[in-house]
Amino acid sequence: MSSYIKFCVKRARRAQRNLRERIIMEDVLPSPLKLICGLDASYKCGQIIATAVLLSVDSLEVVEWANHISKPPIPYIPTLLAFREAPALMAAIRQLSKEPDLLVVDGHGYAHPFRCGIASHLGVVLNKPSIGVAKKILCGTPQGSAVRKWRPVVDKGEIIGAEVYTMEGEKPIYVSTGHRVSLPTAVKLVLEWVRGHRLPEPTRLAHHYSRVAVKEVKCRES
DNA sequence: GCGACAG
DNA sequence: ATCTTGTCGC
Repeated sequence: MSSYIKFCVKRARRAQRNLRERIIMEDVLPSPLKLICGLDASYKCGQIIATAVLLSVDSLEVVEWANHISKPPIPYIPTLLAFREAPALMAAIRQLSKEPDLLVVDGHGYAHPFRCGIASHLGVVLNKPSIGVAKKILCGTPQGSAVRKWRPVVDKGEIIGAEVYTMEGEKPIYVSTGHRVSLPTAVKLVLEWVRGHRLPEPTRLAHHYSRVAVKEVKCRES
């Protein structure tokens, strides 16, 4: 009853090509930003726990959060993460009582082999400014040495994202445009949202609440 | 053909 | 991402 049509990689690729054409790489976002939304997902017993956390930009404090538990529609396939997690994340966002100005997604945006990672996917589908924050590179190579805590990641001669050193003594993170946010702005904002941890607050807190929710989930037999 | 591969 | 005990380090 959960899925009415079989997942088709070719169709998914076609969808990614279409979404990719709609990505806006320039800054088209509210100023000032008031509410931002951190997004992350965890898994337990074959279920996905999608978490959306609303933060006030001024204080970086949690305004509210929501979880949505469901069965993942497809297995994890590198480069097709959005088709596994985006539906659940959108359901979690819908449960929020206020609308965020911008999404901070756990995963890449433009820094994707086909330039359409989950952050861009969500941003375009929801027509919402978005930024991708990943812990590992999916494609591309960091170039040069870091200036002001970051250096570009280049793929096929194109700057697709940034390697960002958010904390001394810790591994860098990877930031890219999702939708309606330029790369320099994305990096600037992410650095503003770091509070003593490797991950910026929206992503870190989304991961935290998702982990809390995971512990509540009880596995069943059969 | 082979290896790599966000979460 | 998850499965997993103790363990090394800030």
